[in-house]
Amino acid sequence: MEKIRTRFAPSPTGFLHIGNFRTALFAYLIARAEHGTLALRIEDTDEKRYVGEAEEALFRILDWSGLKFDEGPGIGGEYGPYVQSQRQAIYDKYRDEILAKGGAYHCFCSPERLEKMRAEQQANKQAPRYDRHCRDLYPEEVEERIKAGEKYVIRQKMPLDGEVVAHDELRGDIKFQASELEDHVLIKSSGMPTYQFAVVVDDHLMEITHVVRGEDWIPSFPKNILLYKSFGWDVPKFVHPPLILNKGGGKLSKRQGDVAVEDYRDKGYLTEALINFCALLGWHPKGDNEILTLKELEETFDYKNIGTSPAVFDIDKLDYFNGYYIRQKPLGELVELCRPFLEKNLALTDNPRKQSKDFITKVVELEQERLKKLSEIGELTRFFFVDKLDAAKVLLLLPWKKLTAEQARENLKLIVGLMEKIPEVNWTNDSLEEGIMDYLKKNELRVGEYLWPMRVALTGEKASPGPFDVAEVLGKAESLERIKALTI
RNA sequence: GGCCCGUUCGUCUAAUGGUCAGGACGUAAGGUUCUCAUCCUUAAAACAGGGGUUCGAUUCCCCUACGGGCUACCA
Repeated sequence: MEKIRTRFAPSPTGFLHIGNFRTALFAYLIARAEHGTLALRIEDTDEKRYVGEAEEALFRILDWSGLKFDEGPGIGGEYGPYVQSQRQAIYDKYRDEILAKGGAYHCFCSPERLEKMRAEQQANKQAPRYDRHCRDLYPEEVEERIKAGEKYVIRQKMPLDGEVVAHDELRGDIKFQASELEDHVLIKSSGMPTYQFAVVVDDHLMEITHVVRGEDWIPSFPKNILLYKSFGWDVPKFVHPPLILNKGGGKLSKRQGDVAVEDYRDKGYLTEALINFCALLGWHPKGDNEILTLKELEETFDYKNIGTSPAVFDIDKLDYFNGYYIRQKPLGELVELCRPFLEKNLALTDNPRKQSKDFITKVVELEQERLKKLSEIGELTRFFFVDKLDAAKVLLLLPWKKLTAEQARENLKLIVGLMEKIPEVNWTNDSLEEGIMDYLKKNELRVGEYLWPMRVALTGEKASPGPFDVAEVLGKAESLERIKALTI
């Protein structure tokens, strides 16, 4: 069987679009599922758009994502260079070849003429399309004008009639009328290739067997096929995953919020969650289990199961996956992941104990099952780090059901008494719970009327981990101090 | 406008020429020694519409509607 080779070919725009990331994931999975090869290729032929640092940023976020490439810039491989701006000599060679084979022609039309042409076409309600003005120039004329220094582009010569059948692995045959196809530009006047030319040449030269790219490329699909044929090359398989839509149903774009993988990383989403979630956007596993790690995906992925209808990006489900993977994280790793989000809290205190790894670990442990995003850890654990709670806020939260603030404060006195009996060395969640719960039950007291004020006194929050957990982490001295502040 | 792609619960999606149309997220209700969260149980929730083909269509075909994409010397 033919060995599968796929590639991910982003252009460095400064950030990694989540849709592109999903495409990369699919390309990765298609290769891995068959023990094939995945290459990374940088498509930087757009001089206007090129941003120097964008490439570095791309490598960084790709690295974060956990997707590993077998070939690419900085990785190596036998099909390099993997950056299109370094392949100019190759494009020059194939430009000459396609010209010689009659699959393309020189076009000397000025941008002004093209613009005027389009305006007229639109005024006449025609489809704006190059009028093939230069398609049939005599070779002598072409040569002369080139010699004279006229600027020109190279355009692809489309058949005038007939049908082009493009086979998509997901959708089957897609038919296009050749007459609908435009003689689009292959080589710009700068000499650099357009995407349409570079992809075909590169995918062929790099021996890509499965071209994976978004559905938005289907309109140019027949042109690509024609180019392969003009060169006399075999056409690889094409897989066009459906687009990812925003909540409103439109294409996911920068304006509607977070489309960059970097944004999700910065908000505290885990790569595991992002990968699992994105894989399920348009693809589904065989069974009912939707929780799948990259490794499991590699084992079960079958691109034939990729759907064809666009998928709406549902942040709630992403959050669910993220919470799930956060809960699964070994505590040590989670602490490191949370650290950047804890900086502000750490700055709230001078207490070295509260800045210790031990303390931070305990704090994170208590919030682990409550976290949906790592970024929430700061707000959620702030009360642990402050030296004094906001007294007014605590007082406001003290009443519980029919219990008044006054009664709550009375109840707290009892709690203080019980807490004081527990020796420092035995100051744990378990012994606190034992000491307090046993007493409350024995005396048939309402648990909530004691635990609610206790927890509020310790945290100043209406939602938080349980009072015994918090007390243990805070330590005997500070716990008593916080509660006594209300009983005086 | 033209060309192309698509249409199953709110969302991601299964299944099938004859099923109570399944799962997940979300939502609602309940349970789990205070809150939140976790976990568990239960519930509501879908085959876009119209024609065919067929004994029978959600499933196959056609049309319509709706949604989306493309329409650059951008990718």
